[in-house]
Amino acid sequence: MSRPIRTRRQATLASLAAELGVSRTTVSNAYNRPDQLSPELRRRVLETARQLGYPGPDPVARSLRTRKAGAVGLLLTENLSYAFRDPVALGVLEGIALACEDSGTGLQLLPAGPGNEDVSTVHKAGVDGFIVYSVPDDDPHLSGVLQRPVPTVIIDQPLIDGVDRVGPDDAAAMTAMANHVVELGHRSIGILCMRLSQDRNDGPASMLRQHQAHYHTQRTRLDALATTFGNVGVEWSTVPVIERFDHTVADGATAAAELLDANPEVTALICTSDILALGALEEAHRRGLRVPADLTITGFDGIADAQRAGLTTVHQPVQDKGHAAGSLLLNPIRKTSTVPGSTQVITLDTELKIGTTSAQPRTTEQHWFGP
Amino acid sequence: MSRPIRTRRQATLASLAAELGVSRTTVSNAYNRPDQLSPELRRRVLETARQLGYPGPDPVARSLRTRKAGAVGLLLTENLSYAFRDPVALGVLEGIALACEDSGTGLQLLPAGPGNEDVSTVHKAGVDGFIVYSVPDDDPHLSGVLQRPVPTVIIDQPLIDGVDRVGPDDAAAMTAMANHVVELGHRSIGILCMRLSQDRNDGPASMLRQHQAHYHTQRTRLDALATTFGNVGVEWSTVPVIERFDHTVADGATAAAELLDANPEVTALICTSDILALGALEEAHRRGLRVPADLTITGFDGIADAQRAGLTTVHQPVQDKGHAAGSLLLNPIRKTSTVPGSTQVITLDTELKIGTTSAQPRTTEQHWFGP
DNA sequence: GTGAAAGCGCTAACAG
DNA sequence: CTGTTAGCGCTTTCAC
Repeated sequence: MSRPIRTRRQATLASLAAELGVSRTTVSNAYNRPDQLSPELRRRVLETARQLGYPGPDPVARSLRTRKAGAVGLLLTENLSYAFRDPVALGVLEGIALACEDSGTGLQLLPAGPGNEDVSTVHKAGVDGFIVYSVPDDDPHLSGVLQRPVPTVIIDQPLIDGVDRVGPDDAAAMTAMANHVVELGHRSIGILCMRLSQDRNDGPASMLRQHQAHYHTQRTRLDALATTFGNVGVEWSTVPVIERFDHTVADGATAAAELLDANPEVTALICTSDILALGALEEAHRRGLRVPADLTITGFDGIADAQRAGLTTVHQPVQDKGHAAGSLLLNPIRKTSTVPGSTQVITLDTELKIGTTSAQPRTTEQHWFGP
Repeated sequence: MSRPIRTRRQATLASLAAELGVSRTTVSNAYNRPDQLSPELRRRVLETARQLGYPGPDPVARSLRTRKAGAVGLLLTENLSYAFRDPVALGVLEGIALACEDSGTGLQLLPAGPGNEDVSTVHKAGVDGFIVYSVPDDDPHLSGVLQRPVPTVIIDQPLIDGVDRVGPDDAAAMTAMANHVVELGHRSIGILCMRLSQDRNDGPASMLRQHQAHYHTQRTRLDALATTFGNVGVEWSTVPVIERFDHTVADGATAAAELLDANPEVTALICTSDILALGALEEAHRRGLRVPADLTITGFDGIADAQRAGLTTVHQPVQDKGHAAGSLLLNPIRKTSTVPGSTQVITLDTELKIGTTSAQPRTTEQHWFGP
C-alpha cells in the first residue's frame, strides 16, 4: 500500500476548482450535494481530486462554516486509568459511546485529569456539546464547560439551571437500602464512602465534610442514610463514616479494617459503592467474621462482581445512564433554546437487590416494649 | 448555579472589540498573549467578555486559523462494547489516553463500527492525526484515514509506506512459543485463532483463508506457527485451525470443543489469544482432561486473567503499546515531512511466559533413532 | 446545472 | 502596547 506524497502544498477546494475551470460551488456540490450537478461532471471532479491528492473538504473549515463539529466532548475529571478500570465508569462510557456511534458522532475524551488546572483544553475543544460525568461540582473544568454556548448533559450531578441531567434517584435508592438494613434490626452501623472532595482524606469524614462534599452522589447517598437512620433514633454524629480517596477493592478493605478496629460493635457496614463493599467483604473474611451472620455488608451500583459475590446492593443501569445522556445530547427535541427553563431530566430506575450479605444482627437487639 | 441566558446572538471576538472600542487583535491577545497588553486593559477585556457572556475565542475558528485541532482521532473498527470489554483493547486504549493526557490533547473516538460503511465520519473528523488500531487492512475507513493529510500511527498493522507503526514482533513472539511447544515434544497440535476477516467464519479456517487473512496479527501469528512446525516436519495442511469471529472466553471454549471433537489425538492447543486459551482451559476441565498432563494449552497477550490462571503465554505490554503510539503521534521529531521515507517504527518487547499449562505430551512420542 | 459574492470567527505578520 | 491588513478553506443564498 502506498500513499500520495504530501510535500507539496495541500490542494484545496479552491485550487481544485481552478484546476478544473469550474467554480468552488461546483466542487463543493460534488462532495455535499451530488444531485446538484451532472454525474459526468461530478465524476470528473472526484477523479481530478484523486489525482491531485485532494482529500475532500477540510473538516475544520467546514465546521466553521456549518457550525457543526460532528463530535461531543466528554468531561471526566479523573485519571483515565480510573475511567478505564472502574466497572461503573466503564459502563457509563460504553453507553455514551454507543449513543455516539448510533448517530455517527465522534466522542472526544477531554484531557482534564485531576491536577490539570488548565481549563483551556475545555475552551479549545471543537465540539457540539458536552457530557459531564463524575466531576465535583466545584471543578473549574465544569464551569468552563458551562460557559461554552453548546448544549450540555450532566450525569449524576445535581440540577444546574439550563443543563440537562441524567441519573438515578440516589436519595430514594439509598433510602431503600437504609430501610432494608433498619428493618433487619441494625442500629449500630458504619459507613464506607468514596471521595467526597478533591482534597485527599483517607479516614473518618466529619459531619462538616459530609455536608460540604463536592461529589453530589456521595453527598446524596450519605444524606439519605443520615435521614433514614435518624428517623429510627440513630444519632448520625455517632455513626462512623470512613472515606477513601481512591476507589479500589483494596481501599475498601483498609477502610473496613479501620472502621472495625475503632468500632467493633458495628453490626452492619453500608458502603456507597460495590467496590468498597467487595473490599469490606474481603476484610471481614480475613478477620474470620461470617457474613452476614456476624456482619451485614451492603454495596451500591450492582456491578457484575457484586452480583457474583451475592452482595446486597442497589443496582443502577450504568450503560443505560450513559446511553441516555448521549441520546439526550445528540437527538434531543433540540428546541431552539428559546425556552430557557425547559431543562430535560431523565431519572433512571434502580433496584434494591437483596443478596446473601445482609441479615439480622448477631445479637438481635430488637427494641421490645415491656420486660 | 446559574448560567447566562443565550437567547441573544452569541458575542464574538469582533463584537467584543467593538464594544470595547479596541481592535480585534487586542482582544485576541487578551486571551492568547497576556504579555502583549497592559494588565489593566486585559482585565477590562476579560471583564467585559464576562458581562457579554463571551466564552472566549471559538475553538473551531481558531483551529481553522492555526491549523491545529488539539485532538487526535482513534480509528477502531470494532463495536465499542468490544473495545471497552476486551482487556487487551482496553489496555491499548488506556495507554493512548494517557499519552493524550500528557500532552493535553483530546482523544476522539471515531464512530466506525463494523457495518458502518459510511467513511464520511473519518473525513469529517477535525483532528491533527490518527491512531489506527485493530482494523483489517482492507477496511475502507483505514484508506479514508490514509488519505487525510495528517500524521497517522498504526498499531499492530503491517508497515504502510509513510505511516508510523507500533507493535510487537508478532512473528518472533509466536515463533518462540512454537519452539517451546516443539521442544516439549508436541507434534500433534491444534490451533484456535481469532477473526481472520470481516466475514464471519466460525469453524475451520482453510489454508487459503489463513493466507488471505485481513487481520495482520492473526495472519502473522499463524504464519509463524506454520513455519516453525513445518521445520520439524509437521505438515501444516493437516493441522486443524479453528476460527472464531467473536472474542470471548465462551467462544474459546466452543472452539476448543469443536477442535477436540474432530481431532482427539491433539496433544497441544495453541491459541492466538489468551481469551481463547482461557476458554479452551474451561473446555478441557469440562472434559476431565488434565492440563498440562493430558493437554497443553497456550495463549497470547499476557492479560491479567491469564497470569492468574498460570497460562503459558506470550506477554506483550499493551498499555505501553498504546502509549508509544500516542507519543509517536503527539510529540514526534515532527520532521517537516521533508523526508518522505523516514517512517518511524517502534517494536515492543514480548516475553514468553511459561506457566503451568504446558508440558510434554501424554504419551511422550519422542523420535528415537534406533530400536 | 453553474457561478459570484459574502462571510463563518479567528490569528498572524507587520507597522505604527 | 495597539491597530491594520489578509486571509485559513469552506458553504450558501441568490442570480444566471
